Amino acid sequence: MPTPSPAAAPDVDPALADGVRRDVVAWFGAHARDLPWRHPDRTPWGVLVSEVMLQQTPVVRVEPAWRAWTARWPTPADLAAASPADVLRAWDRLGYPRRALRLQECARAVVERHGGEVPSDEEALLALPGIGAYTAAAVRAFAFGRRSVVLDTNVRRVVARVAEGAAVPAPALTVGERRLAEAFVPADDAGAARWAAASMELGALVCTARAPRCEACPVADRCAWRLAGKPGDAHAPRRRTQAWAGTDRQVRGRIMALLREALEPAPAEAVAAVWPDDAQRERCLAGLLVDGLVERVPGEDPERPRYRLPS
DNA sequence: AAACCGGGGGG
DNA sequence: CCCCCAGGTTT
Repeated sequence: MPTPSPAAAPDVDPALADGVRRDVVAWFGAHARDLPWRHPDRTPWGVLVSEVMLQQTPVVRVEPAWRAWTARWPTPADLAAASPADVLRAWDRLGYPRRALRLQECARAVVERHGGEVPSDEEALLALPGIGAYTAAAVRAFAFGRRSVVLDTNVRRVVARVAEGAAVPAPALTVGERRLAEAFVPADDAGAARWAAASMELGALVCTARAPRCEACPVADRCAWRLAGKPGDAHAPRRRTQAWAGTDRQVRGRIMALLREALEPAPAEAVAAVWPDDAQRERCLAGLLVDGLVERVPGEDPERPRYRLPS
């Protein structure tokens, strides 16, 4: 029988996992932030939009953008029918504008494949543009209250500390780590969804990467990392953060900012004004055209092209 | 497995 | 001022 045992050897004492789960969920009941995508009147699509926005953007900047976005385009069909230029302007400075384009592609896929209703099936979610393993699990749990293993960087850090005694999780997600994380997920839908929300919130508010507030942690007395004296990062070669100044990302950001604000298609001189290095600027502009984030406007004079957000 | 993709706030 | 945050897609 190739059927894997659902009760495979646990890496963590089930009683410990159960206690941690209970106390973290209780803490969440008292300290959960009042976020609009957690309100009872939110829709599955609203939850999906919030998750995509939160993929690389902090809550404080997502919240106002989410309110405006969902008021303007309440359903997938609404977003599917919008102009990409409007979508990119509404995305404004949330970062990584390709995410905005993918979100619209996602809306169109939801309309075409699922009759305009966000699917609750994990496979169907995973097949949507811009939806990876984390977001599929999160939408399933937070929009539909269904069981899934939600493993974002916050949950990974909480599990690494409380169960493994490590300051930070491994650089890449391993099968062992996933199995360990699953030991904390209750078998029932509602319990699993609560654990997902509670463990993420603990990682975001208390068990933070840099300055954890252990004095406010509901499981500090059982945390393997704290009991070990909070040892430093075991994964020696600390991953270097991506450079920013002078990179293509910065140049692309400047061109996009120019075109978001432009009322008319921008002439090449206006684009040239945002970055002095001709070769780099042209390379970035070409990349934006390939990505579908910028459109070249055919003018009377082929020597003087103009550029705008895609219509 | 590693590189690419923005933008802002905290220490 | 430097440092940090973070998931999906592409190669």
